[in-house]
Amino acid sequence: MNIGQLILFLLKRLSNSTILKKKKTTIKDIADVLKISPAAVSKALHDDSRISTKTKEAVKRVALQLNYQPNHLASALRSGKSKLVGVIVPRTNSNFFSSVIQNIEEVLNKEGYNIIITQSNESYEKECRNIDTLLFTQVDGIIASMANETVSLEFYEKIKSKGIPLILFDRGENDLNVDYIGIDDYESSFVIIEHLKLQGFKRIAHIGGYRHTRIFNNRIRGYIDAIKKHNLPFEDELLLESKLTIADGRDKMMQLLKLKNPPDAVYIASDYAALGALQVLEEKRIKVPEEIALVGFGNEPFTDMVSPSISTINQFSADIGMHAAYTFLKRVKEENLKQTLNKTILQAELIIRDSSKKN
Amino acid sequence: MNIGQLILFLLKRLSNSTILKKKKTTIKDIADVLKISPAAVSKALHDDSRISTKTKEAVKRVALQLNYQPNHLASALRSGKSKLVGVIVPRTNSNFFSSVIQNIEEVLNKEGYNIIITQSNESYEKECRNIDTLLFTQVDGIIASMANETVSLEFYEKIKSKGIPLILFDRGENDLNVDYIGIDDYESSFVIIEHLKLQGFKRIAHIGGYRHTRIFNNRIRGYIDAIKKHNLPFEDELLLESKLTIADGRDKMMQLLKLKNPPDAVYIASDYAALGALQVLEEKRIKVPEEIALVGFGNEPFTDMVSPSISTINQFSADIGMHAAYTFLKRVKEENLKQTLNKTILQAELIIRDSSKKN
DNA sequence: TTTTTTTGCTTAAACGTTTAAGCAAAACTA
DNA sequence: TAGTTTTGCTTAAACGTTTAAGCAAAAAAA
Repeated sequence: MNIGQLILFLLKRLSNSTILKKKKTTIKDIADVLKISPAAVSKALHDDSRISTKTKEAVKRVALQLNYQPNHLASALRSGKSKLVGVIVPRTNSNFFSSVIQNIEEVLNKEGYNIIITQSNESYEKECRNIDTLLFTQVDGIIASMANETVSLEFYEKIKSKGIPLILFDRGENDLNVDYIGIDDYESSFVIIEHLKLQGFKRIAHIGGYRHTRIFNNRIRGYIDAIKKHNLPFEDELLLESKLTIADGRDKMMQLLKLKNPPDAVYIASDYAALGALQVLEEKRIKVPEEIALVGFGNEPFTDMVSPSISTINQFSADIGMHAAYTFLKRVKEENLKQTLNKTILQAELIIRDSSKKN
Repeated sequence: MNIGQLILFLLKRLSNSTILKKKKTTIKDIADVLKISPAAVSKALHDDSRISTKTKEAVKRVALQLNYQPNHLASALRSGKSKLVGVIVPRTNSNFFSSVIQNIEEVLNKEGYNIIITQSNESYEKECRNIDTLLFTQVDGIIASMANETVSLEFYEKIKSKGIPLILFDRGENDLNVDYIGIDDYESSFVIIEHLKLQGFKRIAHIGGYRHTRIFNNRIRGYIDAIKKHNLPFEDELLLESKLTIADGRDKMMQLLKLKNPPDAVYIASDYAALGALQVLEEKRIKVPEEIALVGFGNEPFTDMVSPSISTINQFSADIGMHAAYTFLKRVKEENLKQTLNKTILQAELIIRDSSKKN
């Protein structure tokens, strides 16, 4: 043993000494006080029927006195259940997602679960890393809304193959065959088109998301079918696809304005893109809704803050969050039972504001 | 053994049978394949210098083949480190907090840490539950921004007493004596008042937060000192305190308008409240900034979306997040060293937009 | 009364990993 | 050459909990 090793050894001894040691209370400490076995303590704390009321009371009293906090890692390791649920969202700074998260949390907390929130920032690569992170943390389940970029389902298959419950909401995928909670996007498009027609608009464009994402595809299908059903002009140049950011909304709106025959109303599949479109119209002094009407999607708070306020679809994010949590709980509680797929489609609501009200 | 017990017993045997068992690969499986000890495998995976390159390569190859995923719970239990960091924010649906979180995550992920995000919704009670949750999950540290409601520090003391690093940002508290990252609120108020004076505004009101929160107190102090320094009128009726929600912004703005001698400029300690104030002015057809100028705080994205766009303070949320993460890492890496307190005060930046530009 | 069942605990193993301690063999050093 | 150090592993204990199995004592049933 050289001098360096000796110093290390002494340091180690020091840090193990009673002076520095902040001993945490374990089940064994309680057992020692009461002169019973740790097993009895564990059972007493879990209200096992084979432990006498007297012992249970004593255990709980001592636990309180010693400020005992159960070691979650130990029980999770032993039981194989971490009581953690992973949540993956594209981002948290949208009202929709943060509200969903809040409601998931509320429901799951009551059942003793905690949630780990991760953001993909709409990046597929980040989403994959998030999935790995969550699997590494041994979560008991994953509730996710997919990134815009995501096309390959390889990583989601990985979750399934581990036998961990996977629940998708909003941005889902049919091919995965997992539980899903969302709104009726197809129907929502119908409601919007019918509202615009009723207000007297005749040439309605749609700035949509990419078709590979189910919800955006459904909105586009709804738009097309509704347009056709009501004998409104359907033209390719009136249907655009994008990532639906504010910048995309600006770009696509400019594109529409350059048309020989521009639309008199635009239905935009995201409030953010709708905001971008509104900015362009404002800059060009085009009156909304008199010259061009706008309808967004999502009921983000700012839609009611700008002027004119933007008509939009309310997705009832709270309900989506609650349902997602309940669906997860159902999965774990009825694990052995071969369940059928839970597909929950909630009704959405059109909120009519100034941007699409002609009178 | 009665018939019920027999059935239970048989069921149990069944569920343990090889058919149903989804065996996860452990370190022992790798050891068995290579006919070495689990300890050697563990060391090989951690690139221990006492393991030969040959063995390391073999272990890593087999690990990959068997799709080995380390059990985080086991290593955390053994090492006493969960590699999880808890983050507590008032809410995630504000750009400031979500940006801070994103940067904390980025820095900590690189060091092998994962983060657990919890929201207090500005509620003291929820915040306490969050702290308990995080302690229960055995996090290695907590990075937090306090709820508006929070006055008692009891639960934060609990974190300290467990010896877990606690880092506060934005909404901090001097009394706790913990690491802190924030901006210079006092100085920011000065910059705002000086800007307004330069633009020719003469009677400047302040809608602030509650003084028991340090940052709001500093903004108020800055406001008062700047007003006095520049010989502007300082009157009690021009200084209001609130929770700074949109609704509060509306209320307080109305209150100011009712004054016999209303202000010609209002500095509001939150963009949300500033938005509410702007709405009121718009409804009353009061021109901004010609009749009344507004300055907010926080540079939320919507400040640039509304019209007129709102002047505000950019808090460099990314920097705050990164600093918070670095401070945590410093704490855990230099655990034994008696560190002095890390107080980081970053410079903020005034973004001048239409709501306060007279010309 | 004896036999069976129930009660109330104990013992010991297990979850998957890390790590201190130990030890033989190989590689240096003098 | 013998002695020392380094290399490359093994053994075994530990982290804090849960739980199957077991067992004596008490209670109930026969």
